Amino acid sequence: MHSLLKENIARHIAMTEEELQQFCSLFTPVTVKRKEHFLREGRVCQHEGFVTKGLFRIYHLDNAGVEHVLYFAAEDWWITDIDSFTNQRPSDLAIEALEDSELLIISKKNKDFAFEQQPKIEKLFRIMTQKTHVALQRRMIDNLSKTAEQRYQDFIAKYPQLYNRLSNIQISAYLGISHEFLSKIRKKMAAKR
Amino acid sequence: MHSLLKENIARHIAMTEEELQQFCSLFTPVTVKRKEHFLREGRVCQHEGFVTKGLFRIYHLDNAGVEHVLYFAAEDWWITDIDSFTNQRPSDLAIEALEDSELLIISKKNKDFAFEQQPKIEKLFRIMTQKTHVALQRRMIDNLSKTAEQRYQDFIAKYPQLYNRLSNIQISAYLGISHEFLSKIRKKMAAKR
DNA sequence: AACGGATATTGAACTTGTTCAATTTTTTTC
DNA sequence: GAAAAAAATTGAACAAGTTCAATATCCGTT
Repeated sequence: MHSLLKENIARHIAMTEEELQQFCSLFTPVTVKRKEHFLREGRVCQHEGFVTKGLFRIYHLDNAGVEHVLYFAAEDWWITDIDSFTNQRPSDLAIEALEDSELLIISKKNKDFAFEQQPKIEKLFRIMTQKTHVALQRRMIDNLSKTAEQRYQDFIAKYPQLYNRLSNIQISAYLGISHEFLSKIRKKMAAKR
Repeated sequence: MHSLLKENIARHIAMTEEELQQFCSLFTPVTVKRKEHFLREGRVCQHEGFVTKGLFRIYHLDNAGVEHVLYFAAEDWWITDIDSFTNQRPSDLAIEALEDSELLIISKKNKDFAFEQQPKIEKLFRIMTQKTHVALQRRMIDNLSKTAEQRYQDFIAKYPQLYNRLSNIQISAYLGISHEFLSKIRKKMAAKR
C-alpha cells in the first residue's frame, strides 16, 4: 500500500526495507476531493503530503487577485509549503486538488522525530530539496530567456501526462501568461502543421 | 580568519565551537580576481565556495547568447552549481568575480567526508538549501506577477548594498529585461520625484 | 593625460503579451 | 437531460518590453 512512497524514496537514497518501513509507518492516508484545499493561504502548513492518486496545484494569489501556479503535483510528487511547514508560520501558498486525490501525509512532529532518529532521513530530504531547487533554477532561467510559446511547447514535451489533465487556465497560470494569450498561441501552433 | 564562515553556519544551526572548527578546517582560502571565473559553463564544479570578500555573479548563457543572472553573491554568501557539484556533471552555469574577491572553498571529497562524519552538517545543508529554495520560489512568483519596474524597485529595496556595486547591465540580466529598457525605467522613476 | 573599452542613454519601429468584451464550447451538477 | 457554470476562442485596442543604431559617459590601464 505504501509501495509508491517506498519506491519514491528508494530512487533518492539507499535504505534497508526495515528503515523504509519505519519511516513510512509515520504516514497516514487521507483523501482530498476535487476543488478542496489541502492548504489555504495564511494557514500554517501542518502536514507534508505525498500524492498517491490525483492531481494538485500549488499556487499563490497576488495582490491583483491573479493566481500563479508554482508547480503541479500528480502521483509520485510531494506537496508542501516548505517555509510554512518547517518554520510553522502562515503560508503564502495555497494547495488545491484539481482531481479527487489521495495522499500519504506526515506531521511536523513525526518528520522531526524521523530526522532525529534516522540520519538518513535528513540526507533524503537534503537530496530531494536540492533536486527540486535545481529544477526551479532551470525554470527560472527558462522564464527569463524563452518566449511564452517556447515555454508552452517545453511544458507539453516535459509533462505530457499532466498536459491532458490540466485546463488551459491552469497551464497559463503556470507559464505566467493570460489564458487568452495561451489560446492564441495554440491557434498559431495549430495553423503551423 | 574563518569567523565569517563560522557565524554564517551558526545562524542556521547550533554547533559547538569544536564541531565548527572541525568543519571549517576543511576549507581553503583562495582569491579570484575581477573578471576571472570561479566556474565555467561545461566544466564540472569541483568546489563549493563561501565568499569572504568581493562579489560574484552566477549566470547562464542561453542559446541566443544572452546572459541571465541566477543570483549575485557578495560577502557571506555561498557559491556553487549544486547540480554540477553534487553529481559531478558538466555545469550549465558559470560563476564570475565582478570584483577582486576572496573565498573559502571546500572540495566534493571533503564535503562528503563532513556529511559522513558529522550528521549536523547534513542538517546544515538541508536547511540552507531549503532557505535558498524558498527565496527562489518567491522570486519565481514575483517574476510571474510583477512588472519590470516593480521588480527593479524590489531589488533596490532588498539589496541596497549590492545595488550600488552592480552595473545596470548586471541588474537587468538578473531582472530578465534588456539593459536599454532598464535605462528607460530609471528615467521614468527619476521623473516621478 | 590619453586611449580604449565597457557602460549608459535615447529614439523609433517593432514584437510580445494584456485587457476587455462578446460568443461558443465543454463540463458539472442537480 | 437540462440548466448552470466553467473553460476556450476570437478580435480590437492597448501596454510592456525588445531591437537596433547612434551618441554620450564613465572607468581602468598604460
